[in-house]
Amino acid sequence: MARTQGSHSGITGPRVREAALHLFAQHGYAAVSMRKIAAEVGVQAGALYNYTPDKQTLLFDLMRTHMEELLAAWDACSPAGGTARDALEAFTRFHIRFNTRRADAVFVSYMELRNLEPENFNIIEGLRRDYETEAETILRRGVAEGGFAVAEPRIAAMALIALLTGVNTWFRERGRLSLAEVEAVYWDMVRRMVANQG
Amino acid sequence: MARTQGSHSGITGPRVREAALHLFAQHGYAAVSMRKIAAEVGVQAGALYNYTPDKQTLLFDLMRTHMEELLAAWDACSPAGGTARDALEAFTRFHIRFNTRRADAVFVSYMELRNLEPENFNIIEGLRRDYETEAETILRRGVAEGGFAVAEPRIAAMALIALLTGVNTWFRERGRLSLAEVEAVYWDMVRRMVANQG
DNA sequence: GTCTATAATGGGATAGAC
DNA sequence: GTCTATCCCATTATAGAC
Repeated sequence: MARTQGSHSGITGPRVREAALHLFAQHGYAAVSMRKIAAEVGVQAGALYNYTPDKQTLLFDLMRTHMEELLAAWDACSPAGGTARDALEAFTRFHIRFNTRRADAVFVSYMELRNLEPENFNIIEGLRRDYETEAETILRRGVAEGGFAVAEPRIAAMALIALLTGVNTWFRERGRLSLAEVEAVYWDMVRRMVANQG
Repeated sequence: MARTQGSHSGITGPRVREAALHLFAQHGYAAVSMRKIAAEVGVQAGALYNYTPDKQTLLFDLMRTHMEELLAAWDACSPAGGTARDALEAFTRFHIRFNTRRADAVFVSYMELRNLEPENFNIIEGLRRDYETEAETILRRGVAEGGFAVAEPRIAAMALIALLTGVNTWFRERGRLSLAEVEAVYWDMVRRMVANQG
């Protein structure tokens, strides 16, 4: 962990964000001091303030970056044509894949909402709602097309996201099931959950 | 909030636990000081140590009490006879009802796991696994009876619990839907999710 | 059972040398 | 860009009066 003085490596900024994300996920924002982040990076605490104006902004930037990357990745991955059923399968597999690969950021972006100042909270909440609306739109389209039976699309969208995000609480790479197998198990559950023929 | 000196009310203990639970849920364990808990109760910080040996034990007792009450309430509520389908409906409705009425305790018992010392963590994790096993057992019975099609009962149990606990992120009493309506919407989703006819 | 006072430690953030 | 040193304040927990 210890580093020599004045490394001038030019990559301290990313290293600060990585260390903060990992420590916030492990111990919680309030429990992690700037000194501990600095120690993880291998600098003194004062040096961190070259990369963030304060601790709150560091947290907010981590969360905003995560949410924006989530939305951008889904935008790049969502199928252009196809049925709502195709879109829902793509969403299910995308959500599991993206979130299991970024478990720390997912955890922080949910758990530390309460430690955001009101203005920052509203921005993150808006991005979260945008993502929920992506799922809701797919469900509404499926109802319109006739393949889905969903009484409450907004609630079903939040239920779907809660279901899928739950994978993060137990999934481990090198576990019994591969990511592809987990995707298949969950898509099977999701498919039934919204299907017209119950 | 301010109280006169030496109230001797005899109910300070429960008030300390209530205040701690509420503040931990709102701001997080690490962000809440003993002074803030004391101020909420209306005593000085030193007085809290008549009711808990330290802050960690206060957190642990809140979490253990919640988990034990959850298991006891389900034990009292789970149907003795009936099919696995009946049991699953009872579990679904029970979980939503119990957890929405104790949102603070649910939140703390999940979010503050990382702030428990290892020994305390293991105890809470054990209770959580006991609860998951209740759901898993119902699903396995349903498969044996032939009514359910569940490829991975343990994973499906965790998926079910994640789905149902997600209600807490959006449900508000006096919202558009009553608790009974929410239960019905979720039971409809759960029923389809495990049903043999997809 | 609660208060006041305090010990011992650690917190976020800044100043100025290099 | 990083270091050292420091300011000022908050933290948990304890001691002893009442």
